[in-house]
Amino acid sequence: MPTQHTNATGPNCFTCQVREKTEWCVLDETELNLINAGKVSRKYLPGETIFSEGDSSEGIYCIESGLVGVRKSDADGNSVLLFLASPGDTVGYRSLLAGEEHKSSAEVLEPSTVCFIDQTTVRELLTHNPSLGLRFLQRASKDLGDADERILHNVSLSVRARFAHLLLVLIDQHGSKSDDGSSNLNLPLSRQDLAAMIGTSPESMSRTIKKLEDDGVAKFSGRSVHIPTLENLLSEIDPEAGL
Amino acid sequence: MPTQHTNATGPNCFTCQVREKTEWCVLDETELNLINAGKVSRKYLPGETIFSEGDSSEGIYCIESGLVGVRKSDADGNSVLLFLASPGDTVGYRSLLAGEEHKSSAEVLEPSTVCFIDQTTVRELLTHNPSLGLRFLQRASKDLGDADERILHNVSLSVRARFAHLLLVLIDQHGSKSDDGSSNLNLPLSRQDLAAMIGTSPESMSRTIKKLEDDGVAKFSGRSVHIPTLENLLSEIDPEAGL
DNA sequence: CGCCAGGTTGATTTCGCTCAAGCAATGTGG
DNA sequence: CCACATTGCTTGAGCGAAATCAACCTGGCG
Repeated sequence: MPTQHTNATGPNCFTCQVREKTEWCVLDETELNLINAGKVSRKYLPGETIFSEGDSSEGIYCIESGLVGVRKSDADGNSVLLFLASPGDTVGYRSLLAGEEHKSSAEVLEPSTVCFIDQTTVRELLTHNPSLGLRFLQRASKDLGDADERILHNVSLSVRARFAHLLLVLIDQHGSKSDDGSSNLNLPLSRQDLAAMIGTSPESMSRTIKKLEDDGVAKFSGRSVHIPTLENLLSEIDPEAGL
Repeated sequence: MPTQHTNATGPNCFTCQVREKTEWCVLDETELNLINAGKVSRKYLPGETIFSEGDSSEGIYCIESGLVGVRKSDADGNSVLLFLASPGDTVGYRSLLAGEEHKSSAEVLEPSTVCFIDQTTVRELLTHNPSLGLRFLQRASKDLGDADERILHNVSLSVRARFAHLLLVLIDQHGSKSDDGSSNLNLPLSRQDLAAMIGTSPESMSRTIKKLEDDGVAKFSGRSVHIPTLENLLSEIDPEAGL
């Protein structure tokens, strides 16, 4: 049995609850030892940034717990919230693998524990275990498909329809569904964050939310959302759907 | 005479001129033999489609010569031209690696020779040569970064600025630069195609082109473009740039 | 308390889309 | 060779969704 290099204070990759859902599930015991020994675990509080646009890419970040938002902004202060990363997700992989500096920034939204794995270790693992590369390839391909869809949506759907689509995605990934068919969502996202996720202004976001409430499609109170029936959201995107 | 799906007359991977610029440059002789024997080469004429949205992904397509456009559309007829693929580029890899059906369609813009490599061969190569996976990973990561940038540009830049940016990219990839600092571009892209590349309507595209001509930023005649100085284009995107 | 960030609401403007017409180039069939 | 469709592009007019500008709330917090 190989020696396990445990981190005295931090989490241990061998016992990591989320590992099975990550790209790392394909590693064997030796490889796990390598990554476990090399990783650096850290806790972050909401508002802290993990990396910023322009930083050089030194490794990747594996979210063990919490919630992280990945943002991209320009010089004029415009910004989009590209995606949310939850436990099991890896952020910062894009820049490292493209061999570029970070083109987005990662900001912690909920108290989180994040493991940093330096690029030397990552490359070592990638060059010796093809399965790991294929996992990341799968992930990147999936993300790329999502990005393409978003580009199309931005030019073909209204703010209201884009928001409906966003709610469906968020409920699917982070929400809960009740027996009666209703759904709930509770995320630490400000109205500005929601606006930045669909590429609109905070004012338009506010008005859209109000209209959806008036139409009985969704009920917002603070940062929690209640959706009576998902069909209503679906028909916002494609008016023909569900008939 | 019907198009021949034959390797006898088709290109040979060993002598393929563009191979050094593709992901396949990392293959050794044995692997080249595998891919060379397994590939199917075909010539396409402008207007022909290589694959369509919704098709199942059976392999990948390597462009040996010509030009191919990759498009994504929705039910209402809206569409975006996601990118152009030139010799050395591989299309259809995203869907195959994400394990999804095609989420975009590939349409030939110039007479092209394209090699199809079936998924069995691709997977065989990927699982045995980590370098190949890493190459594709690099490519996917780069594409993902481009897509993210496009999402930001769509919400933060005007049609005119997006078009200026597009011209810069197209000149960089497909244009020629003269000694006097001027640049030329000649692509088989209709105004509608150009519009679809920046997510706008053909009418707006037409007006934008006219305005750029009036301002002396670019000269359009048919499908060829002459740019006196690239600085003008740069300052369209960031008014502060170049001062 | 005052201050400030986040949020809502209202008024106004504008960019770009839609609708519609005209035009040039190309193709087609009689 | 000509009438005619057809297709792609341009141009004009009008409209509308959403951005911007500007108040004005709120609730937390030093």
